[in-house]
Amino acid sequence: MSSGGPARDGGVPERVLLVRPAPGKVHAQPLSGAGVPVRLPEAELPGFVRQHPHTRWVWDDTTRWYPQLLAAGVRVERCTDLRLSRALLRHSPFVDQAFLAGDDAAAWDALAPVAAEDPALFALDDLADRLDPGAEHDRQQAALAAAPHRGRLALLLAAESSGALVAAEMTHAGLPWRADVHDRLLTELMGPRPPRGQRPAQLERLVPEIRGALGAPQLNPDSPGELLRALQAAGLPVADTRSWTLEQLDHPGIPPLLEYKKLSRLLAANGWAWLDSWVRDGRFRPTYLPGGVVTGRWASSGGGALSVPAQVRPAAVADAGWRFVVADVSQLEPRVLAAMSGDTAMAGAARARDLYQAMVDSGTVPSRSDAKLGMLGAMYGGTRGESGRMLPRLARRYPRAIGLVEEAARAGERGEVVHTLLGRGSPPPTGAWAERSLEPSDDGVPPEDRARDRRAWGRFTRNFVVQGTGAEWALCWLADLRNRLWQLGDAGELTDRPHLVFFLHDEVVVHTPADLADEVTAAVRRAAAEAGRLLFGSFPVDFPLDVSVVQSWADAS
DNA sequence: CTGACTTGCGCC
DNA sequence: AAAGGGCGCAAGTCAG
Repeated sequence: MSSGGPARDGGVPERVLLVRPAPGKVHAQPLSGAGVPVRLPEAELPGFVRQHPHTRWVWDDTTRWYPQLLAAGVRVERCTDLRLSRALLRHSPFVDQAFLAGDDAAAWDALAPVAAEDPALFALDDLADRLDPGAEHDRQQAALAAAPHRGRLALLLAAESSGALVAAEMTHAGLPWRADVHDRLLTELMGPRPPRGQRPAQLERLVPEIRGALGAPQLNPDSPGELLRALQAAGLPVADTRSWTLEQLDHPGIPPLLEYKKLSRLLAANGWAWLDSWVRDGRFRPTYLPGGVVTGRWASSGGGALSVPAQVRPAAVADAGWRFVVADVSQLEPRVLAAMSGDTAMAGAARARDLYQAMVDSGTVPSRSDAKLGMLGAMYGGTRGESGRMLPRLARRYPRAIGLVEEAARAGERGEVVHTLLGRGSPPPTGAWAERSLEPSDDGVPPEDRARDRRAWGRFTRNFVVQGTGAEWALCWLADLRNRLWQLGDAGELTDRPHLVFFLHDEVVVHTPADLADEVTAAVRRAAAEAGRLLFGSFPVDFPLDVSVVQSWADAS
């Protein structure tokens, strides 16, 4: 195997395409650099990949290759994920779509990631294996070469592929999770774990209290419908049963009901059943889906990794002799907006640790909460109340930044596509709204409905440009950090060295040997600075981090 | 019974 | 004049 590998003659294979020509067989085909094609049994792939540590592996889909390599103890430095790259190119307004046409275009577009527990992973007839990744790679390279802003787009493709590696690695490593700590926490709040189908003692205790106070002896408080009728029958003027609504009321039934809802939520979302389902061998292993959200944010599946409540984070505890380095970016999106719009006045505020306070100090808005509400309104499209009143002041002081989001909103309202800094395109408006929009007069839809839909899409495109570019910053941060962490350990496989165990939009958790925690902290900061340079060059904007070195995730500030 | 939808709530 | 963005998940509800 080694004698016939792409590295023969001492040359370095820069890019190697991996293909499965038949079940259990792999074809490694150099695309650039030295080397010759190699055929090998799939079982020998980990050893082969290990021998070429700096090669960029080009493959159809990271989820179809990397988990097996990680399981065999092999970490990959870089890759090109053709599935994710294609999805980006297919929606980018920078790309001439004619380059991506082909007989199997529809199959490439439909290619879905596989999950580790998915039996299809081991199926012998994965449709992906009938596609020609070499041809697809050629199409993508041609599309990229012809694109305006191809440097930005190339960075985005590299970052997205790198994110796919991080995602697989985090699922492989898992977030350290102490089931015993979690169980103790649940028991202290609601009593010991009850038999299946029964309420824990503290919840059971609250039911008669609620029923008595509302005069509804049969009430099931878990049923929103029953609960709403009972509240109304008790004379309470409510239209829904949300906690926020109930908090406004003064009635003896409300406090026990709110307590019940809080405990009930914890039990349902992160109770014992969650532990049984999602924690194995001391690790919480969600599946991350890079590019799973149209804006470029990741989605996840399995255990609700996008919302691990603060309440249960005490159970996330580093291994003995290890620490968590928890880092999050302060106010990522307004900083990204300042930089991408080239708004030097807002960037000035963004040089302060607290961007919102800086807006107060410059006399732009009266208070920090005005600044925050105003900016959130500008980025989300909320202009009701406080948020809307601040907008004119912000627009006067920060015309380029506010102008950028306003223009994105107007473009969306016109049915146009918008894009992030690196070129990720928003989806075109679809379904009823798009059709109605094109046929404005004779479809019987009231004009006010159409206008409401248009404004809703404008809010989406307004937010898309900021959220999406923020996601690009985070991807670059993650990719650079991943490489720095690998360099910090000098031996062993991924989980023997400092490694990422959690990522959520603007926050990372690194699991590291305690004696490397300070170096990890420095690496996290350097990676953030590098991400800023990659996206915004020398534009003067800072991305300050809050970094904590802790035993438990809950102890992060 | 299953499957699609709604409600409510956690996270950024 | 009025308009907050993006997710996942569990339980209840409803249609077939």
